[in-house]
Amino acid sequence: MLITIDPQAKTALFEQVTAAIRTAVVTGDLEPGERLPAARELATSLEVNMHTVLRAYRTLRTEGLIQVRPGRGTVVSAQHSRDYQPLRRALAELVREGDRVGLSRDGLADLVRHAPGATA
Amino acid sequence: MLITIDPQAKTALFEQVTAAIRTAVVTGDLEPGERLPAARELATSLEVNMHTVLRAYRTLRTEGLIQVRPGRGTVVSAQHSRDYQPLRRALAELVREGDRVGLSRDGLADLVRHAPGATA
DNA sequence: CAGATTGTTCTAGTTGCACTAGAACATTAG
DNA sequence: CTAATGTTCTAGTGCAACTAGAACAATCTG
Repeated sequence: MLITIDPQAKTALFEQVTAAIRTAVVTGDLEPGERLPAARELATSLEVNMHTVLRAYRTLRTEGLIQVRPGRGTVVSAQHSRDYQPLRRALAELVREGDRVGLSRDGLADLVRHAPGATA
Repeated sequence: MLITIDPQAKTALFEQVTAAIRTAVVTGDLEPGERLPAARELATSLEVNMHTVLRAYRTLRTEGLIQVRPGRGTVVSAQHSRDYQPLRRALAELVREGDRVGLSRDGLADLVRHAPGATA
């Protein structure tokens, strides 16, 4: 798995880690059951504090994307072997439309974050 | 125009204001040429500092959604009388898919924020 | 021109969160 | 038992958001 983060970016470090893994799961780069690097290990390779990685893991666990257990490590949830294809298509479509009308990624993201619906 | 913000929310105040107006423009609740409340005025009604509102206006101006000039006030850009229909459809579709696989709004928003594409 | 309105800019202080750091602990695998 | 891994706790640092007040510039109206 390839994760790169930018310490200079405006987005928080833990959010970058979270987003990278989430994207990998949605795109299928990370398969269900696949094991993620140990927190300390990933932290070292990213030159980041362990707590930052753990926060990312915690966030993803809350979302149900990964399963985390002391001593055993962290793996991609099997229940999430869902079909992400429609989601990916919708995502691509939204990004395309956003570009067309000139909205930035942040603007688009904001639009999604505050969008009405089931999860609200 | 109706804007409400939640001081207790985790999202920044200026971002809430920004998102509310952006959404209003995209949904057509705010029409091109329509005038926004004066910064001081809106700040008072939202019980927020003027600078917070001004930051939201500045952000939206950068996105090209509104036009801002001293003495004249703030209006929705006419150039942005674009067709937002496809964008709205894509947005609704993404939210629907996100709910289906159990992704939160924040998770979805993150996915969009870090999505590849033209604007990158 | 004079005055009112509105956005711009500047300074300054407070608060909360992200991040870092180190350590002790619980759980699991071998 | 030992090693590996996530959990929890304490603590300190830095930065961004927010607030507050004031002076300034541009525009419109009378």
